[in-house]
Amino acid sequence: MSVDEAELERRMARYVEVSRRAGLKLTHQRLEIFRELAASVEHPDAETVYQGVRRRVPTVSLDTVYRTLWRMHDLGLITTLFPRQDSLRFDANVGQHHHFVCTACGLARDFESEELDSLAVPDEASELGQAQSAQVIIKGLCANCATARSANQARE
Amino acid sequence: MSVDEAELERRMARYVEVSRRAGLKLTHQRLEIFRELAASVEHPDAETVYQGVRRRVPTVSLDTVYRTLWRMHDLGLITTLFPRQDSLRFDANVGQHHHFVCTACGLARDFESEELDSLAVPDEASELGQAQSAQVIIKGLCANCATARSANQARE
DNA sequence: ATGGATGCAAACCATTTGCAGTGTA
DNA sequence: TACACTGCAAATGGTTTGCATCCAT
Repeated sequence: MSVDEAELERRMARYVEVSRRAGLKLTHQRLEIFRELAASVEHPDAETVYQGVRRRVPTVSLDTVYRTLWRMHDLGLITTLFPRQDSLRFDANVGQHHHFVCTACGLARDFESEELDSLAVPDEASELGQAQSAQVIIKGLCANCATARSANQARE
Repeated sequence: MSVDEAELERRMARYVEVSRRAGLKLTHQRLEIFRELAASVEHPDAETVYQGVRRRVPTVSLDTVYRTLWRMHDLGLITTLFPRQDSLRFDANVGQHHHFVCTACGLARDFESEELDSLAVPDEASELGQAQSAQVIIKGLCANCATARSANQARE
């Protein structure tokens, strides 16, 4: 299963455009690393991307894959499957609830919402398997980080 | 910020009950590890739980914290903040979309839904910070794993 | 030509595991 | 008392980093 041709082309064009604008070099490796990820719907990890690219560029190294993926991430060209975590985090709340996650400091807080609890599973999702639970993740800036950021901008 | 007293008692009682029923020993360490997590709304990682418990049980070790947390997880007493991942996974789809994640094999697939895209952020969440994006994660068994599991059960 | 990018190897760090001693049931 | 549980220390494995070399601009 893979991304359709037109979408892949769109992603590649955007990659080239954004990289150029940021003054980054368009190396063979970067192109292939991006293409490998952009053509996949599997949400691969770095190792999987590495193995795929290696077939076409036998000398790439895993650390270049990591460095490249993070650089693309900083450019807003790709994201991570879930908000980034340095370590596994646990949750003693096993009831139905949702999360707000701060993209700056990693703060995560529960919130409850009957409206969100009762969301219907879309057909597109039920085709993929048997749904057991649904939760909403809202990414944003927590109150603290938002305050800190605007204080910083005021200073500049 | 912490969990209110009544809820904490409820969680502790459930822990004792479920542990007993599963034939697990109720050690001092386990009680304190569970209490530490159950009293928090911060979704701490193992290290943070460890540091908290250490104040009351100076001899606990970090590996006991890990082992205990996973055992509680297996009993359904706690969950992880996001679906478990052995490694970081990347996503070249930066448009608005949602995820279906298989709890058995880790398969993750995008799906789209205009209805979910247009969800309103509940007040409870907007109080926590400035929302930037919302995505729904549906956990369940993917088609493959569901088939495999029912085949297994038929055999038993 | 030249500064950013790469590959290699070593470092890092969160998490897991083997084992001998300990404490709960 | 017996067996599960714990603490220690060592192993593991994903991810990052320092450095010398290389190549896109």
